[in-house]
Amino acid sequence: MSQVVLLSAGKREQTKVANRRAILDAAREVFAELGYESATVRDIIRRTGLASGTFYNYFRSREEVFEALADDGAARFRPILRACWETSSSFEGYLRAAIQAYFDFLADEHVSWQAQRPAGEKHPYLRAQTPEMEAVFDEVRDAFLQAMEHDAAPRVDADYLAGACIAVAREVGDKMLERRPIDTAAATDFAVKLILGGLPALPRLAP
Amino acid sequence: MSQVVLLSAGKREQTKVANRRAILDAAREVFAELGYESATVRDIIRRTGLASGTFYNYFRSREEVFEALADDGAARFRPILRACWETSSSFEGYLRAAIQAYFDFLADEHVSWQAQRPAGEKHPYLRAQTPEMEAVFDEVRDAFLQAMEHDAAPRVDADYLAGACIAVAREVGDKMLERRPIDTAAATDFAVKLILGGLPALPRLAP
Amino acid sequence: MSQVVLLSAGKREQTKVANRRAILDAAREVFAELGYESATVRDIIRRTGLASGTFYNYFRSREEVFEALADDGAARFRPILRACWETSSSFEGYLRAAIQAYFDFLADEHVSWQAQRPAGEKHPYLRAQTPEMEAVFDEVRDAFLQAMEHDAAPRVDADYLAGACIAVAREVGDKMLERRPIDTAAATDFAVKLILGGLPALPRLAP
Amino acid sequence: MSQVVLLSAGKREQTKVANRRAILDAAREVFAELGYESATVRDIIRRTGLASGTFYNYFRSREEVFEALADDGAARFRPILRACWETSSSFEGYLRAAIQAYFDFLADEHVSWQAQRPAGEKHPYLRAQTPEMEAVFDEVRDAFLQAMEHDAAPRVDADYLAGACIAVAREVGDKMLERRPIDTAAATDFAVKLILGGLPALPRLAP
DNA sequence: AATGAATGAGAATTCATTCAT
DNA sequence: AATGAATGAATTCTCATTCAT
Repeated sequence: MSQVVLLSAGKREQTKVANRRAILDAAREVFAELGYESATVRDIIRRTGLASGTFYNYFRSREEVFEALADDGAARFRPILRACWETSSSFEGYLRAAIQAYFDFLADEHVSWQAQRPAGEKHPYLRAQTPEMEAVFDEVRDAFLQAMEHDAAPRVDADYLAGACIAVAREVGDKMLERRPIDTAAATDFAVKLILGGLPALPRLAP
Repeated sequence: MSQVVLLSAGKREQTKVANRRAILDAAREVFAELGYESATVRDIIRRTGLASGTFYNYFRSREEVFEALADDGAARFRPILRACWETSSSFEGYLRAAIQAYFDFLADEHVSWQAQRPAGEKHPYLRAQTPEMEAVFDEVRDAFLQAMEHDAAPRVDADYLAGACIAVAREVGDKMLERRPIDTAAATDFAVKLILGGLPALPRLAP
Repeated sequence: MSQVVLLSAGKREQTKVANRRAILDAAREVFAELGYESATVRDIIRRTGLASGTFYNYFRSREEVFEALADDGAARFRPILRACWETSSSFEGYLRAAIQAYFDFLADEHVSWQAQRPAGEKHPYLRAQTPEMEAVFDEVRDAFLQAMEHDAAPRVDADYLAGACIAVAREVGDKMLERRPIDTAAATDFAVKLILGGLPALPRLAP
Repeated sequence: MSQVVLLSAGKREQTKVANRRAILDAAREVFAELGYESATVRDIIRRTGLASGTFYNYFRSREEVFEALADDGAARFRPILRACWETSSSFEGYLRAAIQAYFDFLADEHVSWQAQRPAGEKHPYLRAQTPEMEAVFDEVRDAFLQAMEHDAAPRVDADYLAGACIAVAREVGDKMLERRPIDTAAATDFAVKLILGGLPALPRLAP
């Protein structure tokens, strides 16, 4: 008897982790396919094969699963970004490493998201902006702003610059993903050269 | 006097135009506040003060207002953009004029958004993607690609560059709108210098 | 001036009658095509080419037009039925004449209602029962019951018999209309022989 | 005891069956009272006391309940009809048994209708066309046509005769239900005698 | 009278969430 | 924990009718 109990406890533990993972994975897919607002809890759990009620054993609400998705992405990207910082001797080096890391991350994550947005477009074109991507953006921005604070980068309008870098990375990254083969090196080169080239020309802030 | 009578439409006609306008305006605001996906027809019509059924006298669906809004925005911005083109003698001049015009346009249209944002940001991950932006982005990109074809700009990866410029304009524009006072000149200066500064550094395409 | 007024008064009078007629005709068609409950006022006035508001200059409500339709049919059928009565010397003769008249009426009225109920059946099969037909049925029943009261017909359960005759006439009439060529004589022969043949066998009521 | 446990479904399963039954019953009543076309899903679900959404756990639409109702009625009447066929040695016997069975069935199913009819008859022209009637009519017609094929009945216009019998049964059945007490024997006697009496008089088809 | 846009009650349907099993 | 039916608020959309022009 006790053996059975012990075994099922172990199994349960496994199931719990696996179910959580399954829900997050399904959510990522569904969100990418249908967009954030259109994706329903039913869409997600249907894909997992679990019962609808089970969803609420793992997440308190529809919002929470998306936040968890973001946390998940950010948590995985943060150490990568930190390594970039620690191995770089200059802002330029850091920027290049960070953007390269971001593009690699994108390529890894999204390579499985093919065939998104099928023909019968019910929604007008909206670039899919996943919670994970947003979280990663936030990481990049924070690192970026910190660099400015530490005088590792020229004193320009930090907010505008961070926004612009993120925007360039996002757009070039998106376009990169649409090409075959996916060439993260070329995309990195483009983005980095644009930003680093423009950086010296930017209006300086008063010290 | 009689000329006025002849030119002016009847009261009914006036109301129709005004109602259409009111719905479009309300839709713009609602899309900006809630994002396209969570905005409902109810949200839009409630803001106009019209009856719910009236919406359907003008548009068949939420999608249709969205498209009308895009058309509307594009229709109003296109002549501005064309004027930029015609009065500019260089690519730099055009780029500056176009970005300035875009930021002015944004400022005019969206100056009232900020106050309307609901406090408890319930839709954390979807940046409002307004129809005007889409339409205007398309205009900018097309003009931009044309410039490249006519050797008015260096031969670089046109797709990446167009995407990057658009992204920079969007992000800097968004941030500009969040500041008080709204300073379109400074935003223009920043965006233009970043892009023009980076342009020469970009990897050239083989001729 | 006065001439104009007189002329337009005349025209208006004409229009009034013609519009009323047009609405009734459209209602008959629409009702036959879509069924009583599904037919909307919009469907009717759309077919007339008149404005929706105009409908209410002629009928106070959706119900009223159907009642008018019934009155219209009944009013046209009543004199026919009376003539049958006056020219018949026996109940059998009357029955035959009445049923023949009813089938002729049906054939005349419905010959223009072809191609009803197109393929995309949204509604389950329900035999179309127009107000006009119902009114005519009522006329037949009344005449029938009166005959019984006047001892022109055997004393059987009058209500059952009237119902049965009407039902037979309706069903056989419906089927008759589905055949080509429409043979009212054969249908009459069938219905009359069935009823008259069965009549003597029916249980008599106590006197 | 354990057998009962094994045979009986879980409580959930029981509720499901009961709810389905409740919706079907409510639909039958509502269709009878308002007619198929004016009956709304709301009307049906309101009568069950269930939540509006629950309807859609069982049926996709009003049409689907209608069909389920027809299936339900037919499923319950078919064995009765078959028994009539198997125990009858003649066409007359079968006809009488079938009509009696139909009237009994009607009486059982619809005995409670009368009281529920709303006072202000708002839908004057559409006789309630219940799904059971449709299904049962189909059964009767098929059996009837078969009898003709096997020379158990005179060779007359089968389509007209089937229609007429069905119509007589429907009308007499309806009237029977309106009387108190409900006398299925008298109604059967009337209908059967009318049909059997009329049958020999009908025009024969060429062999 | 004719017009046709506005109205708003009400219908169908969806879906996040709860809860008994 | 897992299940999945029940719930009911929220949404889209229709349509009879009104009324200013």
